[in-house]
Amino acid sequence: MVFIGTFENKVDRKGRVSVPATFRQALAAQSYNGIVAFRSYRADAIEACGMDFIEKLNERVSSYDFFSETQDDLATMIFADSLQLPFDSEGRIILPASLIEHAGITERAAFVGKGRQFQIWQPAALEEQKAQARERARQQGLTVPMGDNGGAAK
Amino acid sequence: MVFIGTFENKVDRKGRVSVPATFRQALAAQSYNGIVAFRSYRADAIEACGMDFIEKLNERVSSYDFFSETQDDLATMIFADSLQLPFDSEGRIILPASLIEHAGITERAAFVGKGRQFQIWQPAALEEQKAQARERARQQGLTVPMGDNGGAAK
DNA sequence: TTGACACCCATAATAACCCATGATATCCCA
DNA sequence: TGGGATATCATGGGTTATTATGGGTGTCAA
Repeated sequence: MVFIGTFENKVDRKGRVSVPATFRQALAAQSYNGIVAFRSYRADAIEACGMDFIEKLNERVSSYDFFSETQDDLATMIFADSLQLPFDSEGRIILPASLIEHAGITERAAFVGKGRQFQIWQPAALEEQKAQARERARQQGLTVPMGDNGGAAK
Repeated sequence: MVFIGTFENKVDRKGRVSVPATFRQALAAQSYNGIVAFRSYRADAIEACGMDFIEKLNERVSSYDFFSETQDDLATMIFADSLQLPFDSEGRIILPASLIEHAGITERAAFVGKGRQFQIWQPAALEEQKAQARERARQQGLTVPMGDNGGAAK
């Protein structure tokens, strides 16, 4: 259950987009036949994941002190504005106007795998973001700690 | 689970190449029946590994805070431009145009084992790279530290 | 009644599946 | 240990299934 790769699909006149087949397969085991989406607060993009991941997030957020502002803000961000987007019989979802707008998506949408979750972008914006991410990673010398597995970094 | 050796196979007119049988055997125990491939940063070659390696990376990346920039940048580097290439029933994969192009592969592809991962090259380019690697290793007197052996001179 | 949306069907392109071949490599047993 | 019998492998190609895409229709509710 890992989201891998970048896929660009068309948004049709009804506002439908196909979720990439590999992503749907990664979600196949889930109880809910669709995805959960919400606005990314750091980028002009849509965050998306399966229902099980939302449940996991819920556990994490709950670990903050109850009544704390952080807990409240996180909970609001993640749960209040999350949308369940069901698949139609062809594996498409309808992107609601609020999300479309936030991401600046028009006729094409780019799906990018991020491991546990994925994002939906306006294609050109995604390309730019990828370049920036690589640049930051290079400047900061980011690596993935591998512990017992030796340093694999790609 | 170690990839060893060099094998040169044909790319057929449908873009299919057989993954060497020994590599497939090394991958036999994995959850995903195929490989994960991405462009090599340092060379005009394709990097490849099994899904369990990617999942291990995913675990590591997931240890960073969710919504943190570091987490997101790492995820982008690792997952965004990777491709899942499933085996067909004969153990072949289809090399996508983007990778073919990056590696300069035409009608033949060379698979080189690199231990935990392997690479796919345009055959002539690989030969050249091998020669250079040997040359560098000799000039620098590279050795492999063995740990339990106290580094007993080679 | 006018959307919004689930549901159904159609299509072209592509990828996956299935079967066939020759060439090696491996096995087996006298 | 020779050498035929038997796998396995890389390769080729035809046929089916899947994917992304488009559009129609019915239904429920403001």
